[in-house]
Amino acid sequence: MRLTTKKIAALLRQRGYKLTPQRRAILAAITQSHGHLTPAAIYDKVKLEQKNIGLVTIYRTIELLARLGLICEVHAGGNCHSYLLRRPSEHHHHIICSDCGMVTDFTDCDLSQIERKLSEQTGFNIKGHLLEFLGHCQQCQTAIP
Amino acid sequence: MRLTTKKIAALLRQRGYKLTPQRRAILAAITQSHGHLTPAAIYDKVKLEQKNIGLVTIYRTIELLARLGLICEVHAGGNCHSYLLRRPSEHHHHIICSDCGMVTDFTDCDLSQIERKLSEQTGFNIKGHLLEFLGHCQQCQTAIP
DNA sequence: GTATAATTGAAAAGAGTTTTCATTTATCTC
DNA sequence: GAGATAAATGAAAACTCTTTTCAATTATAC
Repeated sequence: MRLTTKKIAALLRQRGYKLTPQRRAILAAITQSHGHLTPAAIYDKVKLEQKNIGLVTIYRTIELLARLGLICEVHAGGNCHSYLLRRPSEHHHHIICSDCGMVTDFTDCDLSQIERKLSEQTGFNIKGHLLEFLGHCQQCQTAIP
Repeated sequence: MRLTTKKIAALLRQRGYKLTPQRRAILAAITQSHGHLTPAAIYDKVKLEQKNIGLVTIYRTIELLARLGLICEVHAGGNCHSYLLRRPSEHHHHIICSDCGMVTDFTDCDLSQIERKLSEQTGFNIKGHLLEFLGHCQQCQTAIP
């Protein structure tokens, strides 16, 4: 089940947050996107509808959505922080296309086994992990540049 | 084989880079560290010896060392870029202690299998990956806070 | 020792993000 | 619907982190 704008909007209201046109527009931009978006990219998209929106509002909304667990942060390398709509389950990872930015999820991996093994070997109490694959998606591989 | 200051220094010279006292101090700071260091942390450490060193030099030296493949970037989350001495092999990953910043390596994982599987499933031509575990190291688990 | 090109530090510039504050506005209550 | 109220907004400034510029310095080769 992929989260829709409607469901997120309902959740916001339910938690006592106001559903402003700005937030609607930001949500729409994120849900309609097939890839990950930097704050600046969200800003550009949203500005088409909400001409007077400030970049600050983007940051504040991102912060809110992340706090509510509705979006994920993606580390595409370098300084870039991008954001995605939250995917189905808690434990999932991303494959990011370096060309078009498309993000595909995967959940069925043996990471928990690796985690257990590492925990035994190192004595670490492992709390979380960050796993991302980078490459070129099928479309970008066949595309003529 | 862990890279030592001496070996790195030799490599720099060999490649035509000058071995300045500033670079020596930065190298010493990184090699002596058991954890990862942000540019600011390196700056603070190095300043004890080289009082007049500029933060710029830290950034430039980090850039150089990273370009030569002598240090690794660690993504500890958020905006923090930290750097480590390069570890043994090309393919390795990090376990980072959220408390003390200690970084342990591991190389024996099944990621290549996952990669192959994902490649088949998604059509992605996977070029690289980012895998880091976060947790509490044995020492910090037993330490009285 | 001298020449030379690389390296340095200071200052300024530049990104990206956060804070502050007066104004506006979505929602609740009547 | 209209009014009350607390949350949300936009503009500007502030702030952090990083990079660029440039004149002065310095490690290295000869």
